Amino acid sequence: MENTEKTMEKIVALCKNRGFIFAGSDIYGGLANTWDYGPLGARMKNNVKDTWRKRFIQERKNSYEVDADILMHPRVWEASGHVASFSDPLLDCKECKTRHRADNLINDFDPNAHADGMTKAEMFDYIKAHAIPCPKCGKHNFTEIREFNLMFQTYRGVTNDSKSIIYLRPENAQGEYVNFLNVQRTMRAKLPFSIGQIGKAFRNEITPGNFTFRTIEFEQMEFQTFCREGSDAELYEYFKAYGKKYFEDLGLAPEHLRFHDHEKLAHYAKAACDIEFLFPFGWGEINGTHNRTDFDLTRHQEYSGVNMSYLDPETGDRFIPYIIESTYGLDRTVLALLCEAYDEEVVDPVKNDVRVVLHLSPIVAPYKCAVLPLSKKLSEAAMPVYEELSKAFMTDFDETGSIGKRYRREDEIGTPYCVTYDFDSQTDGCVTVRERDSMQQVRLPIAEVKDYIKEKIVF
RNA sequence: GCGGGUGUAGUUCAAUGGCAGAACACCAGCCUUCCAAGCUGGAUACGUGGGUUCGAUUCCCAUCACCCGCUCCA
Repeated sequence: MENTEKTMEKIVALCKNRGFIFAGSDIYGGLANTWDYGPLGARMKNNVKDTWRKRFIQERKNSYEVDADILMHPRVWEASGHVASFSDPLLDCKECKTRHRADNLINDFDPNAHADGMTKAEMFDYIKAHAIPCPKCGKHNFTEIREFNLMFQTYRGVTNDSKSIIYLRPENAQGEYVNFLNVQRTMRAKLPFSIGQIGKAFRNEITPGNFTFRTIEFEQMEFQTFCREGSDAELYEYFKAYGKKYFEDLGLAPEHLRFHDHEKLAHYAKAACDIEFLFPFGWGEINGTHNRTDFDLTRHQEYSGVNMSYLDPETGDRFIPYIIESTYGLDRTVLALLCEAYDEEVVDPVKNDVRVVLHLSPIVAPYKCAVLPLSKKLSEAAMPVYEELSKAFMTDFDETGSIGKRYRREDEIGTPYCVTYDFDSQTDGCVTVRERDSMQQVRLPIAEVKDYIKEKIVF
């Protein structure tokens, strides 16, 4: 009997074999925690982006999309707090080889020591002077403290002097914040309004992998809502629910989704909640909603010298808006959809015949349909059907192997409909449309197939 | 980044200090004509770089990647 358990190993193998996701820089042996999307993965990713744009920009009044640069003025990251707090002082125990954060060691040893205010050297001296033991093995034999900055750095210009350091953005939100005034003015926007953005961010993390779940370069779909203090709590709850509904509409099962409130908050946040999905490796964050208060705009006002306040035209008062941030991990959403959809069906227990099916929603499936001539002799006659359908949506064409084998191939990549052109098609002008999940077939006039499938891909 | 393990076709696995083999998958042809595995043929691999050796996929070193554990993930 085959083991039909859903594992990351199988999903990674399918992604690699069928052109969804490849190892980054594959021919050079790969580069850790980088992944390249193949033809089907890129299609899927774009489909997810399209649905997000529809839900968050198109269907929402007072929502505006921007496309800010990845490279931003270094002062942005000082204002945001990332330069100061986006790095950890780490040291290793030479005895038991475990790694610890120096500030945590000190704070656990003496909560009144205020390790947060210490320099690297001061922390090292403090640990040495008090002979703080390793929490794991109890011995005192540490390496030096090393600073691990999570922001990627590069240099502007040709010289590598420290004055020209610029960072690859570790989050996209600042691109929306620095454009708050531009968008407000040009769109004549009134509070509350939102700025959304889809784009890449970079974090130089030591990662444990889990495929594309945690990577050093990743794409996020972000939504920042600017509002008056006092309406922030309601909007925070609203966007948590709105986000969960979005994931359900994409095809993630409600029982595989849950909210997870943060107890430990980031330097900017008043409240934070994740939406988590049950991956084969456990629950993992796919969305984060944060109440960032007026922290960011206040800081930008302070660092840039530009007045970031909003003049309420009705009341006439001026204030710095609160921000509710809701961030959707694009790569994680695609991974969640793949994990949710992956299935192995035992077609015939006697023959050990197992069918691998991706039960993807037609909305996110890379191909909406595949045109399959029943025999190679029909390829030429079936080609116009392919040409017509591919004007409306992504369509595959496969003439190789038996018809059953081709159905299996399409099942494996999540194609919801197979259009089979047979010997009767030439005379009756009809084709057989086979549905992936049910394996049911209907016979339709060729001219009606396009609308039949189009109806199923409305989001 | 630390400790341990593993690297041979797309995948799963063999063998070998002296021409690297199979199954599945893939491609072509035949057969078939609506749900994989029939026949014939074909392409494709020793992660990378050094070293030892007459000769290295095999032994040694380094490096890269993957897996497990730790750490990290404001």
